[in-house]
Amino acid sequence: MYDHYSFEDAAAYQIELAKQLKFQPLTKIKTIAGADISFNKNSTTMYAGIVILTYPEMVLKSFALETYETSFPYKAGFLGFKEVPALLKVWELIVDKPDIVVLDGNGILHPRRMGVASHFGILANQSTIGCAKSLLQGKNHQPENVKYSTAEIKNNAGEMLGFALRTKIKCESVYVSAGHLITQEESLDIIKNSVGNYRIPEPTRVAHNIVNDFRIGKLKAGYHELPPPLTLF
DNA sequence: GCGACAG
DNA sequence: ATCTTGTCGC
Repeated sequence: MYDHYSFEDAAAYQIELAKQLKFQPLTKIKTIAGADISFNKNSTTMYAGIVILTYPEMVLKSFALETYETSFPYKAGFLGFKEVPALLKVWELIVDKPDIVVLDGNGILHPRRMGVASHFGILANQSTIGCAKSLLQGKNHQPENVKYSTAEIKNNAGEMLGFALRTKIKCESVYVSAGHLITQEESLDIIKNSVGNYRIPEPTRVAHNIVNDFRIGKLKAGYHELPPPLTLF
């Protein structure tokens, strides 16, 4: 889909997509998804997966897996061109779309406000949040060493583009930013509510696990629904 | 020119 | 991102 784009074309396209971004409140969230990609080094086959969990319980409800071929290389600032096509393909398999999708990467915390989460959000017309494991842009001021403490991330122009969030004591923060159809504050609140006992919030943590199992053959392509948890009384 | 640089 | 064993700290 983007294999013939030069980085120059890609940057111009990102600037156009960014004009379509909308930031508005999202309410009544009942399901949250995590999306991720896995691949073998030097291979053009991408193993894409999206998991859907209940919110805020974080109980796995369903997931979809699919492969996609792409030769677009990884380059800081252009992650969306490598991952979004594969994610859009697996997105089609999902029967009950989630209220919000969390991507492994940035939203507007990006040089052209078009990180992978914003990119996917625009093309899928879906609310998204970016949650990255390391910083791409901005000054890195780590919040205090207390779970859930935060620090704003601003660029050189002084624009508040996201938050560093301490999800686990003594671990580096994760970096949260709005993707599309969500506000910055709500993005941070939702990610806080999605944290379990690990540094990586449940949506992307579970997504990372299943795409890896998919890549090594332990799981197969398609849409999978899990048996509903039994309830007493 | 130099350094930084999501996954 | 993936490749990899042991190992340091709580």
